[in-house]
Amino acid sequence: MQGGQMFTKTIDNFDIAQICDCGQCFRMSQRDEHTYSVIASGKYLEVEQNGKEITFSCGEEEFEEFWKRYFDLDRDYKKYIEAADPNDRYLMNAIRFGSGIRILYQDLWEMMVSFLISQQNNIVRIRRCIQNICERYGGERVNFRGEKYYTFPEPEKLAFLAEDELKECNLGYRSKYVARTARSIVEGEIDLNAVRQMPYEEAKAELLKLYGVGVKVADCICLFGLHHLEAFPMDTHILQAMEKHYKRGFPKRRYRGFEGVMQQYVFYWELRGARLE
DNA sequence: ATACAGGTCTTAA
DNA sequence: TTAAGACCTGTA
Repeated sequence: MQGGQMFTKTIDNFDIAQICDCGQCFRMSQRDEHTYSVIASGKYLEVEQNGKEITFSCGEEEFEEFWKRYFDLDRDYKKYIEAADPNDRYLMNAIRFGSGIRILYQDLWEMMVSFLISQQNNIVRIRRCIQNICERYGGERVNFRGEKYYTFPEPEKLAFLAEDELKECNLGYRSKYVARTARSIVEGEIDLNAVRQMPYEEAKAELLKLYGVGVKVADCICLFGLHHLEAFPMDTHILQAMEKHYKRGFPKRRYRGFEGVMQQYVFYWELRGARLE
């Protein structure tokens, strides 16, 4: 990684490959063996990892201003990991597999769209859908390498589309969910800044009013767009894990306040690890 | 081929 | 209140 500014830090419980691959961010991708790129809030960043040494393609100021929070670096994930029940072999294994995961601070509106698209869909296509939306409706920028990249469009850019117009971006039947949600925001039916101030349950209830947002998608938005770590999205993978390993229910009480972090370890294990066994 | 992907909405008992 | 069915589209 050369050409622009760089800032290196030593970080525990951070694995950029796992973060990229765990299905919470659809705008991160691998560039080469140790380097990943991500687009967030209009910014472009590359991250290179060698062991605990992480190099960011930005200056210290931008790092402190934005990326430190984005990657949730002020939070001690070791604390969550150590809270895991040592007798819970399944969870211990899942955590070992994904111990470098972090819950990113992503943009609320972008998460609303991303997880509306995610329903009954696969990750490869979700990424493609979002890329299509950004290329067609987002802003064109140039990174420090001179390459083009596209920012995520504001709600206003999508609010005036016909309900099926986003099918051209390959959204399928989800097109109207995104179009109507954009409209709800622009017309003031839902106030994103107000939602940002709400506690988890209240924010979830507000999101559930949106067309196309059910319980699972609302929880994903809460977890990834609002950083409510108590949100515990129940999807097919988690349901499978519950049936196999937690017939009496997941011990949420033990992990009160950070259930969502545990959910991510289980989800990532079911998504990428379990089939390797 | 047919089922399934980080579900939700609609309709009918 | 619950339970089928429909829904875009690509991949295995």
